[in-house]
Amino acid sequence: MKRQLVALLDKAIRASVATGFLPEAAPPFIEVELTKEPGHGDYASNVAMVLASQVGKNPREIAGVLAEKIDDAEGVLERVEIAGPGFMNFFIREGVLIRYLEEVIRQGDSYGSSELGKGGQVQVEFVSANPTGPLHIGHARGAVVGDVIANILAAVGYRVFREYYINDAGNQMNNLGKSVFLRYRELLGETEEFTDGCYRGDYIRDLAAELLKRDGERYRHMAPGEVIPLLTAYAGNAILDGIKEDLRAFGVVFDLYFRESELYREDGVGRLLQTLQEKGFVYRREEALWFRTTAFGDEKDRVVIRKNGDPTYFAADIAYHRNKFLRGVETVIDVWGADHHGYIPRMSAAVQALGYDKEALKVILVQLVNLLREGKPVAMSTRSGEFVTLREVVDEVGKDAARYNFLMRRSDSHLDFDLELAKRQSNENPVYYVQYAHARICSIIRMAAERGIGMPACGQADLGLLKLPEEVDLIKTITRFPEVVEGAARTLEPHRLTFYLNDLASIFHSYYNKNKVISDDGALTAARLFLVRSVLAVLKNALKMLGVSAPEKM
RNA sequence: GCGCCCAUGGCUCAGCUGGAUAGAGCGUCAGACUACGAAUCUGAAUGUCGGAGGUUCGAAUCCUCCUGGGCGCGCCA
Repeated sequence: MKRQLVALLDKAIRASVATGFLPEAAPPFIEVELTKEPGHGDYASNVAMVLASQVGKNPREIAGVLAEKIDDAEGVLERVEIAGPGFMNFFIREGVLIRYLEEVIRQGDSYGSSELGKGGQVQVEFVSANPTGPLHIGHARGAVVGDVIANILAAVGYRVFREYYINDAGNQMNNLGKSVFLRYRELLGETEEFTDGCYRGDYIRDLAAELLKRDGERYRHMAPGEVIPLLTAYAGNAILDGIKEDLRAFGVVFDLYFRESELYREDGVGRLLQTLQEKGFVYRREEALWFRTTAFGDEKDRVVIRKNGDPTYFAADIAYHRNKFLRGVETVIDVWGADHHGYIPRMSAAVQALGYDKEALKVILVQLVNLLREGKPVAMSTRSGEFVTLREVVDEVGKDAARYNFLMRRSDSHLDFDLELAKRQSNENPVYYVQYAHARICSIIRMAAERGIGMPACGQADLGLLKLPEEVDLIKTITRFPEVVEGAARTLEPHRLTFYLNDLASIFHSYYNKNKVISDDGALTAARLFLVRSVLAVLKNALKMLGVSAPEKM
């Protein structure tokens, strides 16, 4: 509906340009929105005012001319009013909105989707936690945000790849192997000193015990330089398997787990450095190799090859990003913890140095999660091993509640996650509010079927009977869905979907409490069943994008 | 010290590239099931949008400064 109005306005503006009323160079962003006040019609636009400031004419005059020029061939509009400083208020002709419901039902599972992305390739990299320990609650938020962004982009017509980057080649991995080794020796009766970089979680002990059971004492007297790489690989793989499993239980599945070590094996890092060298972006200083990121706005240059000859994490990461683009990805979306924000300028510099558009890399920062239980903070630290794992959260509060809770705020704002609240099946937990609406509608449809009332097909119900303000409100909200998805895709803001869902559920619940869907009036029952079924379709499609189930009974 | 993010009712947050009287949820108070599921609904109260300037017909939204919080500033990842 909104799109139709935008199209009408666009045509009207072009017609005005043709008559010379408006100058050529006026390509405004046409905004049309639902009104809050019935007196302002159904939809309103501020284009006239935007144009006014551009061309220096009276906004009301412009609005008048545009209204005049609107060519409403399909007869959508009842009338257009000019109001206030120059708003154009659109009054939709009765019955027009209602027909939209048939479109919703016709589209079914694909209602809300579009082809805006035109099949463009997008890669979303998220989680990417080092396999040095199980995923914890902090990773969970990033996992959901990345996953749902991917879903949303897919819904608007992009080809989306989900990827997890594994830093399996650095210092931290070495510490992991060392930690397992120390625990292993401990099990054999040795007393060991744990240094700062070591991991002390129980899972390290478990891995050591398993190792001992499997391989016996064979590592006991091997030199650390020999044994640690072996144990690093062993522990890294075991932990990664666990991570994959936990993610699956959380509803997150990746297309590819990309190993940093892969880059070295294929000499991706070497070729990258050569490329940068050829472009003149690297130089040597104090025995290290530096990348001139300041050429693209970073505050200082960054080392890519250390004094000791080892490439830095950054060097590998650039090679990885280059690899993404070489594979044909047009837009790369990285989901990072907000504490990595300082890393953005250098990564952006890297992408630009490689010759890609600055806009080709988008970074989503996800703020940390404050984990609470009954309002009290739960202490967390990976090193010490005191943390609540993703798996524990999923097991305790359930996938649906966990995911939904993580999507209720903008990614870049802090989020309190209260375990008790999240698992409480009450009105304090919004996920059930939405799911309940879905289950309720299913229940109505079941009830109708029991009474021998079938679901009307398109054209079988007299939708003109849907005249109540609440019904119109419900229909308007349904028509908003594709716009919400589109907006969420444009801004990469999944939380818009949860807010929308709450809105829709709320309007539905209210309607339900006031009006009977199934009544003695057969025609009205059919019309309302049709309406309610449309709501159901939207709830279902939206929940699917969030990776939250849509139960038929609760 | 420099840089990035944030500041909206008692609490937690929305506010859709500047729009009409700033909205939800929770909490509080008062109500609604012999009617399709009360995990629901109805009603009430609560705001100098951190502060001060500026741009604009119009600012929670954009600019500057200030205050108060979070994070970052490694040849760590």
